[in-house]
Amino acid sequence: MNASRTARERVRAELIREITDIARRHLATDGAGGLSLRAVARDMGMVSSAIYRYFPSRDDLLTALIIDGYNAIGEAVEIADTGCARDDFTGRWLAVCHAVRTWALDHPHEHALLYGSPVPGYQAPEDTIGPATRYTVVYGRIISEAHVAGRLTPPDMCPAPPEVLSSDAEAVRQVMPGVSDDVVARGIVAWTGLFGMVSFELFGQFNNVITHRRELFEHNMLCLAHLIGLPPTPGA
Amino acid sequence: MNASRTARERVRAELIREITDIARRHLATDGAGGLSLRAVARDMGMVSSAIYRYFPSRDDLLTALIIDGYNAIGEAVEIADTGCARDDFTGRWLAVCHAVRTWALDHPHEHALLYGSPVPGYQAPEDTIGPATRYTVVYGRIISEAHVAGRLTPPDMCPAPPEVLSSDAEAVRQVMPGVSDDVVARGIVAWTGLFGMVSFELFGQFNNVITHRRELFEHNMLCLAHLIGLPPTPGA
DNA sequence: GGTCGTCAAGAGCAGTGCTCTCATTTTCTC
DNA sequence: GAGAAAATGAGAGCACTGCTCTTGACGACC
Repeated sequence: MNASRTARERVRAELIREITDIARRHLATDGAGGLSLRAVARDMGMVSSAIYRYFPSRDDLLTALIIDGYNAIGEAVEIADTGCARDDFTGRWLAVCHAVRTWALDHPHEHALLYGSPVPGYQAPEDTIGPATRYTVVYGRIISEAHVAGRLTPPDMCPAPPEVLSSDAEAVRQVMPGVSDDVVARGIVAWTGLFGMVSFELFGQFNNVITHRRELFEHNMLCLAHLIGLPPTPGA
Repeated sequence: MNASRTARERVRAELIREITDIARRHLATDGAGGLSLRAVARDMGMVSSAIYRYFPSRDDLLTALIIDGYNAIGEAVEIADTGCARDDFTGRWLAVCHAVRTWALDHPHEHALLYGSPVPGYQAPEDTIGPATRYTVVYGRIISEAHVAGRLTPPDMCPAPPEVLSSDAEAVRQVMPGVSDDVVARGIVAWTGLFGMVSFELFGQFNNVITHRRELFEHNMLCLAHLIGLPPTPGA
């Protein structure tokens, strides 16, 4: 019967969820390198070998956590964006930036897993690509919608990007339709600036130097918003 | 006798150097997490416990590698800077950027060790602070000298940084004397943008999207140079 | 009712960081 | 120069890791 089969599959799905939950807890305390299948099994009252029925290897468990992480940050960014007035493009950009930073500060080890050095020997499988780009859709949409609304006025200070970059810009336009190569390049500057700032704060490069980190972050993200060409004030 | 004492100390120093060299080779192939004291000992024809006479723990060996890495990147940056005409501030900035990127691409695991996620359980000791800031001196000097030469003209696009950041700016001015809070903030934007860009390229965030990475990097760094206010052309 | 797939359990392998003891060698001191 | 002291290398051992293999039990399906 199909119902009984799903009964078994349901307990299996439940166990998988429980394993990833416990693994995430371990990740939060010990970091990616300290994630131990045996420890997770102990917490579940299982013998270590039984875990391998659900995750064939440690890397597979890591992959599951990575996908969850990308989705979590994607969701946080989506919520932050939808909480703003649609025509407040700079406000939306700042909200997204703060969402990324707050999530990173709340889940430092998960952020490190997603955006820090790759775990040695671990090769990210293709399953992670989709969730990894989830938040970039929001990011690109803000810039794209500002462009469509005629509210994107990049200051005249950068030279035009070289011709050779136009094919790459075309790829980026999949999440940022309609904008020029120049805006794409500026968008990447802001994008890498955002994550550079968060990673520096998280990985300790600001230690003993920067104390008002939230204020500096906000100011710098505002500066990057203006670099892209987002308007200083919402509305007309 | 003093000479005989140095005899023993000399072989000790030689062994320490050999250990770090082999460890660096392992680091280059297996990454920080895969660095094994036993494997290093095997390569040296030693028994594993003997290594502990020279490095009390794996973390101490990592610390030595980190210090070496910071010094290596600092030296690379210094060489890149001194290869430029002193009044070509934008050229010096670009040279430094390329030096950072090239070193990172040549030593990906070492870059990850320095600027990626912290190794789990590893706490950077104070010995690393000095070497860690070595390259920032070069970085700050470029901006500072451009300012003194009256060739720093930041485009009017960012709001003034909030008052609360002035104490942090004061700290940064230790390596960037004379410049305003606004320039300090812009300098941090460019600084984090540089490392964000390099880390994204190195950690695979550009996979399947950006192909002309050197060109994009050069263009974006030029864009950041103009954000700081570095002049478009050298000389007057 | 019999068969087959799924599962938990346990033993075991090869590897890790690290500690301890013991013998040897080198250095320092009287 | 003889003896004490320090430094060094070797080996065994502990507790831990990821992972594999085998065994026996349970549940689902024909």
